[in-house]
Amino acid sequence: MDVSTTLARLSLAEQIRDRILARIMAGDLKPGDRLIELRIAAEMNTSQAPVREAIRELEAIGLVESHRNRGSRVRIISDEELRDMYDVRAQLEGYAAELVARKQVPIAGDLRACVDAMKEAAEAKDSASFSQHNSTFHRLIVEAAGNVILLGFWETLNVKARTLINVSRQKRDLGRIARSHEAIVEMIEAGKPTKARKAASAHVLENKPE
Amino acid sequence: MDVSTTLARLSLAEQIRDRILARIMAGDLKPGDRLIELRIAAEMNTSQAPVREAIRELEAIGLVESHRNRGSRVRIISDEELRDMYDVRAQLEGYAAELVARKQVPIAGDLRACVDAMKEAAEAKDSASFSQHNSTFHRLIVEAAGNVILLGFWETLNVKARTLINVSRQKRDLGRIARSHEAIVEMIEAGKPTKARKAASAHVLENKPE
DNA sequence: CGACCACGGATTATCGATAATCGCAAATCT
DNA sequence: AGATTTGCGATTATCGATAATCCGTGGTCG
Repeated sequence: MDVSTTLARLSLAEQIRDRILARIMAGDLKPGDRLIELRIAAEMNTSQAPVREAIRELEAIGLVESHRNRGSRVRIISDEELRDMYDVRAQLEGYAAELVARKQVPIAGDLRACVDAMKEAAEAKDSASFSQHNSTFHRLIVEAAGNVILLGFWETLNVKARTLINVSRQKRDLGRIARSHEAIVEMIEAGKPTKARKAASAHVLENKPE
Repeated sequence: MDVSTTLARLSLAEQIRDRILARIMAGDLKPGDRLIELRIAAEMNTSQAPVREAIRELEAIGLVESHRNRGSRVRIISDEELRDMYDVRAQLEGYAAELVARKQVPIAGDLRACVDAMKEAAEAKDSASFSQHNSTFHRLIVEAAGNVILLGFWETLNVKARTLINVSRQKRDLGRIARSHEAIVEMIEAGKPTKARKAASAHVLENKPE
């Protein structure tokens, strides 16, 4: 049995969703572009139904907007909305860090490993690896907080952010960013909820645009 | 032109979604019950497609869970998850109140009107009216915060909560609850962000189950 | 007796076709 | 001309039918 069979195969609709997502990330589909169901179906050699479903999923996470009987298009995310995302993320991650510090969840080791990997990636200028570990770091905290609702919201924001990041990517000092995670780890390890919250929240806001 | 034409008619899928939602609220559909697409389609004299879409929407807000090729059922929301919802809501509303107080958004008058209406409803033991005004109160704050992402998340939680509330409704002193909103208004009016946050957050947690 | 496998019923996933709706533009009215 | 109506092309929304998948059942084999 080959790997592709072992791994949970995605439904057609999910595959299509990911392909559209990839196109948005690649800048192939720009904000404002229309998503025409039958056209996409033809391009992907399928029928309208799964395409429709894929588009609805993208709509649910806010990357696409549709108007009744008038089709869908890639949402234009305003600068304001992008900033709002950072603000809310700062709240969510701040809360997560607070919980983790309060409950003394033992994840400091894993977090430090992430930070180290980020530092390495920064030196090697491997931005893919960097953002991978960066994302893992934050996910670890939010998962460790043990609140499924929180995790769900955070993931929604994360997908959106990851998708949009290529659009508005800025040149940054990766090494500095890597180090800016350390304060969070320290406060979590020290079991200081309020300070952990502030550190995590501030960290997110550091990267807020504008 | 009659009213039903003037009002934005809902698509079939949306109508079906609302009907299923209503059934869940009414306790007609209980957590764990299967949602069989073709059966529902037959009951509602439509085809499978819009039913499927409706179910997917309910899945997106977390009221329904589906497994690939194995159908959907009304999600069983554990007590833990319900508590998680309150915790996150406390964070979101706390943040909203903080923003409103900081930005000195002039909504104290509207808020007081809501509180008064709640008090009246409490005296009249009109719980429908009470929860209507209660919901409006909270919505006013979250809207006034001016963060669309925050509002979106809050609304998701609100729909879920409203749907579930009938399942686990408790007898409460409506008059006391009405008055417990006053501290929030005062702190907002006084322009004290930190205290407004705490008041709003604590208010939500007061109703947290268990 | 327990592991295995083919078959059937139930249901979902997908398809191809049709109906309904929208925006636009030409045609018509005033 | 300006406003209103009608018709058209494009696209979405819905339908009915088919294909694919899952689960349990009963039979088979070791």
